[in-house]
Amino acid sequence: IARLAGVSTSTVSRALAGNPLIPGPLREQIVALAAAHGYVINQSARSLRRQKTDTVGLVIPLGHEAGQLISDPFFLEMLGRLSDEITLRDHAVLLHRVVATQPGWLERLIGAQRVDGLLVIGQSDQHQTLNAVAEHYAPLVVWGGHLPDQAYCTVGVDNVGGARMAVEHLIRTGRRHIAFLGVPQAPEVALRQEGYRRALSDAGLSASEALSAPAHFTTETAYDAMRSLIASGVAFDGVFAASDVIALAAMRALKAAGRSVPQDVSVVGFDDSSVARYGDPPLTTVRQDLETAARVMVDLLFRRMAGERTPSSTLAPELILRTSSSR
Amino acid sequence: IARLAGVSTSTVSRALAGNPLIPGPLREQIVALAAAHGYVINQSARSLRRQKTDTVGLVIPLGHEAGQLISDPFFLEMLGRLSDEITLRDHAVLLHRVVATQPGWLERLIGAQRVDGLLVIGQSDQHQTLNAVAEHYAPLVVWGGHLPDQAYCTVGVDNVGGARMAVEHLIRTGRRHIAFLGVPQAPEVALRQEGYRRALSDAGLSASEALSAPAHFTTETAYDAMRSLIASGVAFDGVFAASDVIALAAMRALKAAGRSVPQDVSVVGFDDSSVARYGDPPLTTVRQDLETAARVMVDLLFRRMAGERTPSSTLAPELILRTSSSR
DNA sequence: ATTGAGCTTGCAAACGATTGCATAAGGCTT
DNA sequence: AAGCCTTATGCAATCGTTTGCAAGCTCAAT
Repeated sequence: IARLAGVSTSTVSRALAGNPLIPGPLREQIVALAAAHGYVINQSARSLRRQKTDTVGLVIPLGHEAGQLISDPFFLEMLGRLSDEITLRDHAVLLHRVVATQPGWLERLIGAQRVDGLLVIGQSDQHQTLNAVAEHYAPLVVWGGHLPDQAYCTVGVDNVGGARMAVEHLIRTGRRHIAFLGVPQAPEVALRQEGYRRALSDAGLSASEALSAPAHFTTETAYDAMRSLIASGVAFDGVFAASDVIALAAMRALKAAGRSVPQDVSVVGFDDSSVARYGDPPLTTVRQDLETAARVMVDLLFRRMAGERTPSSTLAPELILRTSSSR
Repeated sequence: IARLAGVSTSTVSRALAGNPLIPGPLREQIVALAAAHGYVINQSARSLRRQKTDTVGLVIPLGHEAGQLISDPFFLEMLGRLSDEITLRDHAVLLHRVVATQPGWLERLIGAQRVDGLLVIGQSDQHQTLNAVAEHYAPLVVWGGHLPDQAYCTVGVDNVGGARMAVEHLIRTGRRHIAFLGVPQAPEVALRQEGYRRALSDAGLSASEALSAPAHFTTETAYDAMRSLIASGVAFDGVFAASDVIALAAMRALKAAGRSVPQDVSVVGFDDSSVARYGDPPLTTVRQDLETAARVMVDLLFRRMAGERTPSSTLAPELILRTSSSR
């Protein structure tokens, strides 16, 4: 290697590490020489020796949406903001889309020692797995819902509270028969459904089973779910969807069935992702501040990587009023 | 390590690698033991020894959009499909968002030897850099426009042809004053603008400079660009946007200014990303088949990693007619 | 019984960095 | 001039695998 500088590898290593043991002039000379020869430290060797990879794993578990391509803008924004935060801390990002969820996938990810910490976006249906792993693996932060028996560290918005805000808004504007769109396998969705139920029962309204339709985070299933709900003949004048993508698809289905939004049916989504503003009509939704979320997640992760035991964090949601719901 | 099996590390290594030198029964026994003890091969050491990382780098250069968060659904879909293809081939994905584009970023990425190959999504304004690196680094495939003097391997849609289809469609439906929205720093956009110009001149129409407005791939700049074009007082009855996101923002700006789409102004986008269908009105656009694109890119990359010298590949675009342009 | 072929397995040398320890060189003090 | 402290540098071990080579073993053929 670069011992054309006339010194030993130790000296070069120290110089490139900015070690103050090496006198300034020599250090600069070595750095310049390395740059001139296009020398770059081999990361595999470095990681092996240091037992640190300076890499964070970003995991998107696809347990309950197996085989489906994620096309939710929520993910892109989350991904982008997280990787920005990680890059800012001079770490690399290893992306994992865990599709076929065989048992032991998380353990294998950790065991390979390619990453110093793990960020999991969404619990999917892997709550048990996460709990089990958290027992002996600390540098793990999960985006998702806060569950009563959870042993791992989560960051997430108050899903129950956010859902309540949405549904209470619908009730306040005179809606009485409110449908829910989403699949409760994912804890976040289950919590949103819980908030939906509570808001209804607090208002003395009933949450009929017939008013819940299973819609995944994809346009297609959401559209179909809305359509079959319409076809079922149940009367409703409001829809609370578990995500903006679902809400937008639902609005299309409603329009196709000749119902106008918000006159006939008010629709409220969740996320306030970029598409919400451009809906037809623009979508009333529950905002999750992903900029803050990403910062908090990465911050907690790095503190955990440093050995600290951090608690979970819950962020406050905010209701954004647009025209898909009548005032 | 797992030499509790009573054998040497060599034997264990070979057994786990499925080496036929090790007799079947013993091999299975060792594999079972490793699984039981949760033993996983250390990837750093493995990479160091094999001089292969089984990892592909996914690069998103942000040269001309510095500091902006990418929120274009095009990227998410591309990202998802590429990582699916890569995962399918048992490789990991290292994600790089190259924000501040200091010189030498690509060289450093390659030099660190953390990846066996590189996939670059979009040339941005880094054409020269890519060309220089391609001289001595083969496993590199770039998504983007095909340029005359390029030394690297690209996969991309025929941007000129796609743009022509779009603009010819506008002309065919009676539009005469057609505006272009996009920043030509990115070669893909420049090529689309080129197609736009050619379609106009072929039809005997002029491509006035006043009809081009610089819009980046973000909603905000696109909205502003459209607004200032309207404010400038230039007359136009058609808009060809360099992306769907730009087109959607433009439609919002038009609506805000009291112009109806498609009655007053026809709008055509590019990408056919998921949001195009849900525009108000649904957006006529030029479709890029990202499923095929991703497969081709990854296929070419793996062939290049295997030493083959592959040529670039151009995919055929398709015009998708929706209601944002009159028939 | 000797020999060679074939099979199984272990030794030890890499891979390319980092780092504790030791040593060499220089400068001071006395 | 001798001893000691400080500063600068190199030696060599180490991280956890993979793999060429060689050694040990079994078995059958001569």
